[in-house]
Amino acid sequence: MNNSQLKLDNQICHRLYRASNSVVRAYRDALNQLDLTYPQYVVMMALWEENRISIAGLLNKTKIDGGAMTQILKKMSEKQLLSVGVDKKDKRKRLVKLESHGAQLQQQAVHIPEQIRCRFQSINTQEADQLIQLLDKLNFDFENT
Amino acid sequence: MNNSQLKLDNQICHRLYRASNSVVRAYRDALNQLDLTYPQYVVMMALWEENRISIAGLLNKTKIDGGAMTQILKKMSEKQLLSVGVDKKDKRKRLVKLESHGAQLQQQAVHIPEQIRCRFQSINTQEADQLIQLLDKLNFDFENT
DNA sequence: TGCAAATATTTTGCATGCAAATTAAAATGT
DNA sequence: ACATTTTAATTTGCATGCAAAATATTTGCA
Repeated sequence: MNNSQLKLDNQICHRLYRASNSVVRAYRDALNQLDLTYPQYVVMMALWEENRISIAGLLNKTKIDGGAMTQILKKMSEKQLLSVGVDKKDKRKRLVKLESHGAQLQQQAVHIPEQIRCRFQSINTQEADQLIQLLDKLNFDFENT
Repeated sequence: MNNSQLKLDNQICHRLYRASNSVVRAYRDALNQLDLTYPQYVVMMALWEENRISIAGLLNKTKIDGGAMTQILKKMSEKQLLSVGVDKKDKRKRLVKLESHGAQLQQQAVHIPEQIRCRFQSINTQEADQLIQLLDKLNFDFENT
């Protein structure tokens, strides 16, 4: 019995698993300097784009797990990067906003994307665009899993 | 200041992060029926391809974290899927081999790949091949991180 | 108005991913 | 042969990812 579909070499998922872990790992040195983990960096990027956002909004934007987000925000507010307050209009909701330290950090983060992009030695600009389009299709298909 | 590179929408890494998590999550229902997690399933696939493999070989093939692998193998041997023995030629090494339950499980797993492939609604065969090639290039670039 | 259903977030328990430290055994150099 | 170095795995501590249960509010509807 030759179940070629069950071979690791034939699986997109395992490639994604490896790629995601590898690339996140590649951020390590740069993020260590900012005292951020990758998910924390994602939260910062979301806030730099849109300050004073609800937790639900943050979850939607970052696709980070809800249970993890609670812990992540707790650690980040302890580091004075942001603060979390209650929404006066709807007390179920909480609003996340940047603190000065968190806002300043953006300047140190500006050069991170290009540092990572440099590591994509085998992929040219056109291929990177292709990859982005394919991943967008894939993310669309699995959006509600 | 408009740091467009720092926007989540412009990042390959965040797309990979989302895609990897989503697709792994999509395996859940199928893998629950086999009482396997995704990494455990990856180990099973590696063993179905090559039985009696060293832990180092398994790590190399699966790219799973070494520390996690110890725990994963422990749980899997408790479930009688495999067993781990010492290599007589080199007592540092340990050899992992399938137990009958683990070998039998392959038949129940045969249809999982196509179940997942069906979920890739927006991507045709040619695009899937393209995606595989791009991810291979990317994994090559980050192989030694 | 009052209560069940829906929403937003947190909590809990388990399974990794990851880096650094540790242990055990084999390979190397002198 | 012996000490040093290297290799193979495990252990430890921390940060998520994830599902399910629990909380606190709001909404909706009879």
